[in-house]
Amino acid sequence: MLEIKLLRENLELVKTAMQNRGTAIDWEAFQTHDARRKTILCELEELRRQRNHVSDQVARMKRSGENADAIIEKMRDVSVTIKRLEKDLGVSESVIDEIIMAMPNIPHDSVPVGRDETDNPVIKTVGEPTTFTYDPLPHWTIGENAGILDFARAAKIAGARFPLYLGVGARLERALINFMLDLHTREHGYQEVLPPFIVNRKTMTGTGQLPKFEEDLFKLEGLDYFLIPTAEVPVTNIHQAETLDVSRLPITYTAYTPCFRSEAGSYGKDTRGLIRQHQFNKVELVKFVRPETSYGELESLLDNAETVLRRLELPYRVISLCTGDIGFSAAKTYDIEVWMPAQHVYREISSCSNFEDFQARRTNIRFKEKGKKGTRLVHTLNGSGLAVGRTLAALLENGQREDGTVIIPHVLRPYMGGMEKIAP
RNA sequence: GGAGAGGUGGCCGAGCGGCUGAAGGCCCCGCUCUCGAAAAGCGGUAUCCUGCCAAAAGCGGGAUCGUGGGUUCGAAUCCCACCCUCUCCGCCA
Repeated sequence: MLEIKLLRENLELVKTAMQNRGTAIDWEAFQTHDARRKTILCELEELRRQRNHVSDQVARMKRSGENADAIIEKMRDVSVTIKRLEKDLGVSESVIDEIIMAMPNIPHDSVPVGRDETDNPVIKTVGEPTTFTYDPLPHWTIGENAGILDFARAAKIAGARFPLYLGVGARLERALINFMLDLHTREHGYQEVLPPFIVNRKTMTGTGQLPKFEEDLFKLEGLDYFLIPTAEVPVTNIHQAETLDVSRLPITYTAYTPCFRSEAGSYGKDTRGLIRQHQFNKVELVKFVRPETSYGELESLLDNAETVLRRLELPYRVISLCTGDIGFSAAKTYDIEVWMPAQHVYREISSCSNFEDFQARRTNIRFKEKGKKGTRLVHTLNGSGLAVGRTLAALLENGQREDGTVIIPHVLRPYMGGMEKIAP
């Protein structure tokens, strides 16, 4: 969430940012209730001051054995008024709160202004799109031919948009997870964590999935629990309501989790294959950093994610999301897109974002510097490192050969018991 | 699921209706002592909002003792609900 001071002191800046994002806000309601809040609060604090003062007096009189009935009687009215004002204040505050909680982050100055994904500039392209002497097969055909993916049986078990990996396929998925975790922990210095896959409402609100995007989530019937759509949610909330010592920063975590998404509103999109599933695996990177360093940390986070693709020898490109396409909580986002030969397109395989203090304010994560007064909010970042199902899909499509075999990248072979290729 | 105990500041821990934002201790930070360090002594040390102020400092006001309600002139303290932790019993991967 945004700092309310920013809205009061720099409303035009925020309005422009919301416009660039294409988000409509009820500014009138905000201003009405903010003004009302202030009026009530002034009055309320004055009455509370009186009450505190008189209470003190009563205490002193009682101690010295005097009769305080007269002033106690007088305070009765004040007390009633205080209760009434507190109620009124609560109403205005919850209206303000509702508006602010539904308000997205302000994009960083370096974020290109644009309407939708067609306006996202390409930052760089790494590697050349894989070329074939024949029409490359889609990964679902390769996977089904090789007997390592079975979407029909997955549909019997759960329904559409669920994966079933078999044999070498299951092992390859696990190999990818292990390879990514090993890379990030051993070479990039992240600490591995394995968090809960179900979280409560407060946690889901902290990272920004709630209150606005409840329909995108799987909710447990009758309980206030949700399946996580990404490890970002539980991992960022590890330090919920904590004040960290500055010497601990940056804190960097990597986590493997399954991710669950309802994919509401994506009917008919990417219906085949591993691209858009209700359940998929992901290795996530999360950072808690000092504000001064967060944009540098975003670049290194991006590089950490890119390293996975480079080691796997997959061609990819990096784009910068424009103001109209950037996520709710993010101030800046890079997407990494991997080359998918069968569809002849680059597909998102990682999303790396700096949230600045947006999530830190919601989750109340601060840090304290020695010798300095007060605390400051940390900046949080996260990125996929990478989406595992999509990575496997990319490996199948890019590594396929005309005879139906798929070459396993060198870095994965130790994780596959030395296996060099998948044969149908 | 049944029975009990408990949630207080960075940490430990006292308080159980009024002079308590909270004793005492630890940690940490200054200073004294020392060639330096340790020890000892002295002092300081929560957060958020807000008013005065250009700002900082400073001074003033409000809030915060798991969360939310209630009782009361007044609540860390009493009552209710919820959340969490711990112990014992049962069940269970």
